[in-house]
Amino acid sequence: MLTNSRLVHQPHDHGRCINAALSRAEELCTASKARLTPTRKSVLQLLWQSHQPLGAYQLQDQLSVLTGKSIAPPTIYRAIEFLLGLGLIHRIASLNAYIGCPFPGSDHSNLFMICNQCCSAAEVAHNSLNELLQKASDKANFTLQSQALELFGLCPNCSLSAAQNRPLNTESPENSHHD
Amino acid sequence: MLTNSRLVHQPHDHGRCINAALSRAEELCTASKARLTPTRKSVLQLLWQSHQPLGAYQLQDQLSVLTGKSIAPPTIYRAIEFLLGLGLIHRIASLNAYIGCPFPGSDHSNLFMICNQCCSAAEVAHNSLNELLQKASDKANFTLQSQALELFGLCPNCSLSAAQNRPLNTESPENSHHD
DNA sequence: AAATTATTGTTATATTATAACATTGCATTT
DNA sequence: AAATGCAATGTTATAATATAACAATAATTT
Repeated sequence: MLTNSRLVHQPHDHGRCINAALSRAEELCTASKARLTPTRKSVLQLLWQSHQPLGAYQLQDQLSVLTGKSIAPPTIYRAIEFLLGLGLIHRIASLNAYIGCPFPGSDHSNLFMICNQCCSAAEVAHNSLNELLQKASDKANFTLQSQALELFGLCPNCSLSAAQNRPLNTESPENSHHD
Repeated sequence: MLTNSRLVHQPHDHGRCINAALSRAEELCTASKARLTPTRKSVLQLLWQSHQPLGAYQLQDQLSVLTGKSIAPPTIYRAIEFLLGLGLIHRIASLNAYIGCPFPGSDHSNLFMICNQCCSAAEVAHNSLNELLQKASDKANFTLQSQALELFGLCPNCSLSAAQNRPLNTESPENSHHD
């Protein structure tokens, strides 16, 4: 199971994340003879600013600030379209939001673990999951072409906080049953 | 693997589908002391009219025709909210569309196989998939709360048509390699 | 440099969803 | 049955997300 969950949820040198992502993007663009224009690069950078997905209009605001001039929605959506096309970012449908892909170019699962608390989203590439889904598709005579897998819950950090904030039933274990 | 894929993709007495869904809905509402009002019932019925998900505004149009009076979006969204709350329908995020749930009340996967051609959507309950996702979550210290799993491709019927329309490489198997 | 193509700018609008408040209808109590 | 309270619906306006269409500019090829 290839995952960037650890990276997402632990303190790390995030500048390196961004740089790595940009390098990969440059490579991929060169390879596919596509142009990583300033707008596209900025949008990608913004989507790597944190490990949280951003909506198109958040990107619009942030890009406006960044460049000092007003940016219209189509500009953002074009950059998004371009980056999606190269697999450099993903769209998280349940959130109407976008996030940088940590392993562009390589085949993966499009599996996200999205925190309901802090909105972080960690992408996980999970081979046996893919195999299972492929098998299930085959069994149903369904020709699998693409997939969007979104898990919602609490990320490691928020799980921990939640547990600490209500240390439930530590004193009276006889009341620890739920319904 | 519990699935309604076969039902969805084969000719069947669809009236029975609808009736069964409505009966289950009545039961569930009685059990949870909720009211299946005419609007709610109609929306549920419309979402069972076919095995294709419908958008909120499609529902609006169809309900307007059905009742002969104009219906405003909030009416539709309220019915949707109610039905979602009881688990009688699902929202398919990638499509901004809604569809009846064939197994409300019981724990399942929220796994859909969505046809890119005919837009049919078959829900599949897959225990070992759930287990796998639970394991992956545990491993990542992620507290799993809910999930949206959407597979895109070609349903059995459309797969078949596609294969028939371009009977690729049946004559010259030596050219049958892809890149 | 001219022509071609890709990219961005601009304006308008489509699509999906919700907020806020008024009205109606059902259910319970008296 | 009248009064009350609450659930559901009606109504108007608007927020949030996304795209269409065409003009202008920049990069690339000839």
